[in-house]
Amino acid sequence: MQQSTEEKILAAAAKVFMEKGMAGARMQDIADEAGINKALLHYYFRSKEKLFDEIFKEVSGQLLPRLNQIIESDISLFDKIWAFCQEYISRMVENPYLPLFIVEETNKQQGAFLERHLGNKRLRLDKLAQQVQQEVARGTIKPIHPLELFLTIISMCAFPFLGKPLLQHMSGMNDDMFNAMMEARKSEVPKFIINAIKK
Amino acid sequence: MQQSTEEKILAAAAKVFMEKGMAGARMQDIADEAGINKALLHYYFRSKEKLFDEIFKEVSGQLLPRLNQIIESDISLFDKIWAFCQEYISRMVENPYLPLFIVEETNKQQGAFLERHLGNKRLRLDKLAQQVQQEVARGTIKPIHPLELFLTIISMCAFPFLGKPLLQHMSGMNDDMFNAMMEARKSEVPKFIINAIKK
DNA sequence: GTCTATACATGGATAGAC
DNA sequence: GTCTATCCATGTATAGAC
Repeated sequence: MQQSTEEKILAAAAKVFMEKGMAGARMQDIADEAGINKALLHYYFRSKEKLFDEIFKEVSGQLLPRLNQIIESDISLFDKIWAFCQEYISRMVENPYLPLFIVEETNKQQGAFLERHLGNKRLRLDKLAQQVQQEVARGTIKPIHPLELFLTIISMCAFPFLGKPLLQHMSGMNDDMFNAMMEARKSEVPKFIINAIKK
Repeated sequence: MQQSTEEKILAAAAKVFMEKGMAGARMQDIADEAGINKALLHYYFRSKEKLFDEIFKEVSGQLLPRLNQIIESDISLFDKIWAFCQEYISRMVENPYLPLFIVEETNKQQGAFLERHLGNKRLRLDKLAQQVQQEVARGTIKPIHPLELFLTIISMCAFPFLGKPLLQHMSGMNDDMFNAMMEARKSEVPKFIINAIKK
């Protein structure tokens, strides 16, 4: 193991917060998961909110850089769409709670929450936007607003994880079938999008 | 007003549960919103869980029939995609909390929750699937699994509401701009999808 | 640092008067 | 039906021994 108490707490908190959300998570759950008691949680992190902030910062801080790296790279627009879908879906398959966690907390937390956590760490779409405009001017793709394209890409990649229970209920697919579908979507989604925008 | 106490409670509960979710909602919040006290909530509905179930049943029971009506209608596949996006996005603009509410609770509630509430009320995709296969056979659209097509449609319609806070943070758009974008997406989404699948 | 015990507040639920 | 008062369990947080 060789894991410090602080690390154990952070790992346990990440698991519990991601499964149950800030409102549904109990400090007792986290203590149990970490194999310690509640008092020790407050010793390391003063309050539930502080602990939650730590987890949210860590989680969002891991995801965004990887996506930025792709979005800002020098590859062609189509390759970029392809790489983004691959990377995004792969991350979510590894951690299926992530999309709901991010979506739920960004919607529920109050006021300046996003500013506090992501203030400097927003996705940098400038380069992507530039490429889109270039390709439009060159006549290789139909006119489209870069932000709309980005929204569509992320919608197709992320939503299936959010709608998974409903989808499974509707179609009777089990977890293996779902994962197989998402594996296929790593290439189906970019193909679909490129078909939609190319001239 | 002319609203019975039970109706006031249901309206208040719907508002509070949709904003805060089952875990985050407080009976006190609902009582305040309804202008009554907690005891009366328990008089009408025995427990928080029963009240929640009532709301979830009502909400999901209103949405699905409207969507089924479109999905099972006799119009052409392309018209159907068009009508579905129009109707779905319109519903969500009216009630922006709905997507998160459904997604959150279907993910968080335990075990047979979906069976209990939607057991008989699932979306009926048979007709849509038939049409897709016909068009594929006819050579008018590229081969695509009907369920995948449906998943893509609903992803593009629903996700923007879920990712709204992140999107606004990233792009600096305000609520009016967001609503204008969704208004435009009522036609942009079906156009995009049809472009992607048509031969 | 880690534990047990406990304080203090909140939330769901009930009792009983009106 | 509707209210006030209250019970009881749970949840966050702290005190203090080791």
